[in-house]
Amino acid sequence: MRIATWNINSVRLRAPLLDELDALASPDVVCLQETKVVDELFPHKVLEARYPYRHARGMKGYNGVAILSKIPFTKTGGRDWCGRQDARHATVTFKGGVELHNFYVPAGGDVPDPAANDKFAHKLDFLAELTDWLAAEAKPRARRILVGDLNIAPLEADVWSHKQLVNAVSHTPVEVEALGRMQAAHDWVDAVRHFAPDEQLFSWWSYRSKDWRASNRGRRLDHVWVTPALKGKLKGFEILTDARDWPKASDHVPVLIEIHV
DNA sequence: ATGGTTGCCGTGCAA
Repeated sequence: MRIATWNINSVRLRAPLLDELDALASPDVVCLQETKVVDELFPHKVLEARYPYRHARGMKGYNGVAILSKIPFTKTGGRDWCGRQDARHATVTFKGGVELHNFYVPAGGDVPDPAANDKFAHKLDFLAELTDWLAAEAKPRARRILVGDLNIAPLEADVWSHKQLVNAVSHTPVEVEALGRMQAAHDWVDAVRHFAPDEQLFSWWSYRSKDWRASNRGRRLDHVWVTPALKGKLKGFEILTDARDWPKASDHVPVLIEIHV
């Protein structure tokens, strides 16, 4: 099974790019974030030929997640977090029992101080609530995959400059520690770092750059995690860096893993 | 230290 996660930054605007993604990497499952559309207006028609199975949870203008699949799933769902109905979680279960969770973690604004910045406080609250939930759900033999835009680049090799970003939201110690607790809550394996533990890897480059490739000030914000029961089934990963140059590109690029399930 | 761009909508806000 080939699974892609991609912050598409408006699924209506960029639905045609899903054809590019299919031609280049032929994922069986695509998990999207920032779809920015209510479920009634989700572009099912243009996607149904390629992805017959779809599960979307969206809202108007902001956030929104979706799972597109060539492989049938039996169960669909998604929770609300921090008492908000803001469409940051979608989940499906495939025949055979593998559970897939797609998250869009709050970005957290600009100021990394929860007392001064409500959006940063929300991000930390979201991670803490998610951590508690994962710990409660954890089972030793569970076959689960967690993907999404987690909006945190935890390792030094996940950012273009650890020194210059250590106080920037997405790479601060308080966020990295929170993500570490979340990962420990279900003993998650970082599927990309499983194959490339030290290599500098990015999945996002800001729009606010004249030449993203030349400056290469990227961050790895998009992640794929699997439970220990699936660790031995991982076959490889791919980051579609060239997608950052597609016409009308998203600021994130697709991250893929291949897993034998 | 500042400002740089994009998408949602039709204004600022979130990223």
